[in-house]
Amino acid sequence: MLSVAYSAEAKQVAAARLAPQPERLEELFCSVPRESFEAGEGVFWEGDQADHVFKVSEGVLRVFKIIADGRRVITGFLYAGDLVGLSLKDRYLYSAEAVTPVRLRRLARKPFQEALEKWPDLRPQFFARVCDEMATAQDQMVLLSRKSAEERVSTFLMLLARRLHGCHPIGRRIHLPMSRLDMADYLGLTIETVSRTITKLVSRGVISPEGRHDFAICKPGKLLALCGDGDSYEEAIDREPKMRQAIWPH
Amino acid sequence: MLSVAYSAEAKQVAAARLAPQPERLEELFCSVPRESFEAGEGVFWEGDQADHVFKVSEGVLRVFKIIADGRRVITGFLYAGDLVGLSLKDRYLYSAEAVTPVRLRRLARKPFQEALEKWPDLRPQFFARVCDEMATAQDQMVLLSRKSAEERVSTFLMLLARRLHGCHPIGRRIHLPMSRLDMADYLGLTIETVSRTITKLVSRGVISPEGRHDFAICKPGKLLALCGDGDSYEEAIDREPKMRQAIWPH
DNA sequence: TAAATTGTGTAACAGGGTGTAACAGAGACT
DNA sequence: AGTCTCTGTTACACCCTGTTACACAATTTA
Repeated sequence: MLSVAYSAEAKQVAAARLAPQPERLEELFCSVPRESFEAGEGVFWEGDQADHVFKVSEGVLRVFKIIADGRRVITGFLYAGDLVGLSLKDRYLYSAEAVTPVRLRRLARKPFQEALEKWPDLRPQFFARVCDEMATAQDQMVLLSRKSAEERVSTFLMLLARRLHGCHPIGRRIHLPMSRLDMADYLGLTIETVSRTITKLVSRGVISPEGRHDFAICKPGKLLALCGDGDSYEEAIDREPKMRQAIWPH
Repeated sequence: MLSVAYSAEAKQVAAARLAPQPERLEELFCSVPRESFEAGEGVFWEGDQADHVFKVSEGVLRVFKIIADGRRVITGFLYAGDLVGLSLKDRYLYSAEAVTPVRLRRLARKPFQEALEKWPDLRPQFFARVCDEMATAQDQMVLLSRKSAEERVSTFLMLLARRLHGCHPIGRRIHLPMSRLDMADYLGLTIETVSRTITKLVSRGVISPEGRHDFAICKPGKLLALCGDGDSYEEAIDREPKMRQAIWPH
């Protein structure tokens, strides 16, 4: 069994080396067969030797950390096209599990790094991915640090709406593949609060349920305003005064 | 004035190019003169064109984001030796201000990137820095998402204790250069809660105040336990039951 | 020196979110 | 169809944290 794994890896390295120069980072993963994971199955665990990077080709993944008394924090959900395991030292920083049935391609760290050495054009792409991850993490810190339950849920819905429909003309329908518990652990809330908040949004006519995991966005503008990001200043001042007074650094 | 800036930049580029191969990333900054900032002064702002990377050589910096109604989130404090502005696209993700009087060296993005291209040995160092930043961000997400006020403050104190005294034999004295408001905006709390929590830690004899910005750690073990990280499982089970039941993923 | 300003500590109160529980709905299985 | 299991919803009391208010200390200004 060991030898099989070994030769498979050697083959991967060879394939990555011999392949013509790829234009896009994703192409590195093309030569590798896809693996399948059932919903709930683990892909790797925090603290594992970080031997591989992954590309999700189908389904949704959750990455999370757990502290000793069982509290869980989901640091992100990953969709088709996303790369996993980029920013790490020798051990994974978090665990990864399939939310839905998942298909992904796995590439050993070594050929991945060699490819980056060999083809400089890939490096900016790689760096951009890592930076996106960082930007996302910081937005999440803002959400967890200073947003109310309603703002958190709204932000989450808006995020999915944008992700599913390529940004601009925000998609009117969203699908939530994950459970309420997953949402709660991502948003730093409890399932009950998530549930209550969704109910509130529904009763206000901002969204409308179409089954448990699907919603239609009835009032995208209202939902955007509820996110608390306040892209425009006008948006911010004519909202009802919230629980916290403005604190400007001086 | 423009021409002066121009020639200074050109000089920088030349210096970086001509310098002998540096062994360490920090050495790239040696050729640049140091700039000084007063306490409270801004270094750059979120959304600015990200033209430079910085190395702190003295003092403490805070990096933060602000959402439109004035809520502020401090995403990190940076000390001497830290690099700022590494993980970014073309615009800064956050603002940076001096907490104390600060001296830092500024390097234009272009020569920095060229150095990374030219000397491959620097790339792993650079990547390690970015990954550290990412790891720190994720720990912060855990703190903001699932930790109580007491755990947050304890974690913060422990962080500073480790930072000041190179990790292992945890320093017995810590200095907090930032205001309570800074701490609050970093920990996702209010100044009153920070104040209350510190008072509680003092009254329990875990720490003892030595002026407003200095503390002695009287019971490092206790403080570590209060962090809620539970490095050991034993540590976790014999703590008094906390407000939240264990939630294990299944 | 006194007054104003800034930062911090303390206390009382209130509110948003949580913990617990019971209930409802949607499959899965016999 | 009926039962079981799992997930999600709703209700209510409670509690941690936020809000508000005031007092105090350190520093700056007049």
